[in-house]
Amino acid sequence: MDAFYASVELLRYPDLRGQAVVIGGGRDSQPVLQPDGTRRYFHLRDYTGRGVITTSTYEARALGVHSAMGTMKAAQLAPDAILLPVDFDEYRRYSRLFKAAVRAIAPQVEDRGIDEIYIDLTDIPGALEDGGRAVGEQLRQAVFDATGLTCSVGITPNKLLSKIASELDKPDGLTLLTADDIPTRIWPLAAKKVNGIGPKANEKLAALGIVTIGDVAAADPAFLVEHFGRSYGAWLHAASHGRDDRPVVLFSEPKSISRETTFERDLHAVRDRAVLTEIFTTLCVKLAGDLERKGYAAKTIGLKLRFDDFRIVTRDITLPAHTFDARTIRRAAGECLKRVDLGRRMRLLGVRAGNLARLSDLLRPATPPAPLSVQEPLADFLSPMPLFDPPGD
DNA sequence: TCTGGGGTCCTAGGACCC
DNA sequence: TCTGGGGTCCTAGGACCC
Repeated sequence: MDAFYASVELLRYPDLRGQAVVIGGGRDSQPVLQPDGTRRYFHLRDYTGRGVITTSTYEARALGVHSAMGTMKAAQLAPDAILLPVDFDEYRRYSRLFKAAVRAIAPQVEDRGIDEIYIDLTDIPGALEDGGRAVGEQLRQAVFDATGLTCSVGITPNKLLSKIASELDKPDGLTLLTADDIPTRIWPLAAKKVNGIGPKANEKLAALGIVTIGDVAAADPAFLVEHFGRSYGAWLHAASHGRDDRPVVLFSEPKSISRETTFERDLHAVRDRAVLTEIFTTLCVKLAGDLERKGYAAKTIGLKLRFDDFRIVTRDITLPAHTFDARTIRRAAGECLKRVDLGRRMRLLGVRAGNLARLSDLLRPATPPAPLSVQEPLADFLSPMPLFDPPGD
């Protein structure tokens, strides 16, 4: 989908079409309906906080504002751009709409998050006779009819190439590619355009004088293996030649479910113990709710901390039995916390549930959840060594 | 006042078992 | 007097993706 979150917002606020708009604000960036019936929007320059831009309209991108950029930094680049709060429920609604529209035409669909899918056209009669052009246009029209939103499609022999192709004519594009097109259309592109070559690998490649996908393809496979390991090195070689035999996966069970939050300001284990305790418990209650709602129980509970220096520490613990009980999760995460040096201030706290089992598959039902409220004092904080107390206190 | 939240997969060491 | 070979599970960290 093209600039998905922003495009959904433009359906709601059509008067913003053609303007630089970014999505990523909190509740307070909600537009205000004024007595005269017009809306007053929040501007990027008025933002203060620790958020990042999730999406920006193409007009905002032209000003240098991109996804994952700190909102404060974006405000320096485009102070007059309009900021809107994220509304995941609405984006999920449109996500379901566009996916249903696609499935009505081609049912072999792999979910790749809220705004992306892979479609296997192999078994659609006649679909590939013209290289896929007609079915590609049909899919795009169906998505637009269902949502009023545009998307970009790449039709190629495999997922790796289709992902790249779909971005060659964004927004509102359709790109068809065959293996014969790889040298002319793929090799000139930057190596980081390959799904799986991220910032780290890209830097390392660049240091070796490898900048384009063609450079990777021209490199000796042994050289790639030498520098990137047997597995990743071999994959780099195959990927750069457009080779990918991964199937379109129609369904997969979740492996983990998590909740995390970045604090408005960095918090200290001692000075901010009370507020940390409340945030910690709230995360566990939300996680337990997610598990129950989705019908899973977890055997492994994990804790994640991000310190003020951006260092991330994780700890986890595997329980004797699966659970979706907030109190059990809270206690397990509390055990994990005891194994972390809390000398530095923290900016993020997260709780993760792994080792999942479907509730319906468990031999013995998981311990039934008892309600846990944030106000309720927890045993592990009343022990001689409360979790966020200073060592030796 | 830099830098979100929710995921997957891989690697690697150690415990433990046969 | 030097100490195998598999396998699984647990834990921690990190790269990468949407």
